[in-house]
Amino acid sequence: MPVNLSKAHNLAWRKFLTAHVILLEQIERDLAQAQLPPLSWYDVLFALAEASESKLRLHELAQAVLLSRSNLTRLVDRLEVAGLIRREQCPSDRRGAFAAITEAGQMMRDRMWSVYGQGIDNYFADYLDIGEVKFLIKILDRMTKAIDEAS
Amino acid sequence: MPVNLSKAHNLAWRKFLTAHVILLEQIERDLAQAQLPPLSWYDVLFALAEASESKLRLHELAQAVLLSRSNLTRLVDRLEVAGLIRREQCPSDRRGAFAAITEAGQMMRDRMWSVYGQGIDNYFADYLDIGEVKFLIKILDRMTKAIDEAS
DNA sequence: CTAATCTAATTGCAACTGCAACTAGATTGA
DNA sequence: TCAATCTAGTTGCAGTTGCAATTAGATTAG
Repeated sequence: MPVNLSKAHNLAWRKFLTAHVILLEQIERDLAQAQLPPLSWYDVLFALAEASESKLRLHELAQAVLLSRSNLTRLVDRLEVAGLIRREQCPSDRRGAFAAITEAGQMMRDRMWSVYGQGIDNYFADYLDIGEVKFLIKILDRMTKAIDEAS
Repeated sequence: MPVNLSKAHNLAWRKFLTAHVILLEQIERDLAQAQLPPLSWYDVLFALAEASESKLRLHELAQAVLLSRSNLTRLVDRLEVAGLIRREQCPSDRRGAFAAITEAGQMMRDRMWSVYGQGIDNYFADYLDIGEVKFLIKILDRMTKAIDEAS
């Protein structure tokens, strides 16, 4: 089966991967330098803070942060040990657990956001005017929707 | 320090991260299903095949695949054990080593490309016309260049 | 010349990941 | 009702990563 990518499409793909690595490494460095935990912690804190009642079932959280369940279990373990979230029993399903963000978690989320948001600005948003942003959203949506629907 | 991202910029950033996860997971699944090694192996094989004389010093290779040195050492170990590349002594610097792609490595690269290239087509390139591709390349370049220059 | 410094690659270790197996509770249908 | 199936979450394990320390060879300045 021959593959008929244009050179330009191919190049765009490689730049997509490269940009992702470069931007994330830079942001992780910024967080580490500010003595803050890694980005994955922020994703959890963000998802929980957004959720109604500031809590989510673990499988919903896994979905929200695009992590496999087993990884989520252990990520949640770490955040719980750090006191940033707490597990709660689900009353209607005795297998189930909620993760709920704590006060300390809220504070950590804010602290991380001041670094992370700054990073998004400096390394990403500053290079895009509003028209470009909308365009980017449109094409990224197309791709993810297509895969979602296929599976 | 307040962060003044527009909602849209913020959304674009999250979609960028999401798209990356979704696309890469799908491609890795496709490779695994075809009994092929992970994408990181392809990156090495690709970089070596492109290089003059089909070989690179390890630090150049690390640079090319955007991997830390220690990780590269072990990635190269695995590929060497699999017979896809081979280490060669550098004559001019006795600390140095080359990684060179083997015949088997060339064949593996081709086999992987038939799956990988297909994936890039199906999940990425098919959703972009040539104008969009050029636009994407332009903005991704802007971002990575900016970080490179800063460091 | 040679001591201090730098660079290439590797190693040890602790943390993190993915996958498959497992436990426990819910759901379904004959 | 109760066995078969499904879903939620966890755990074991092997493989991978990142970081710091290490080894060995190159480079530089006095």
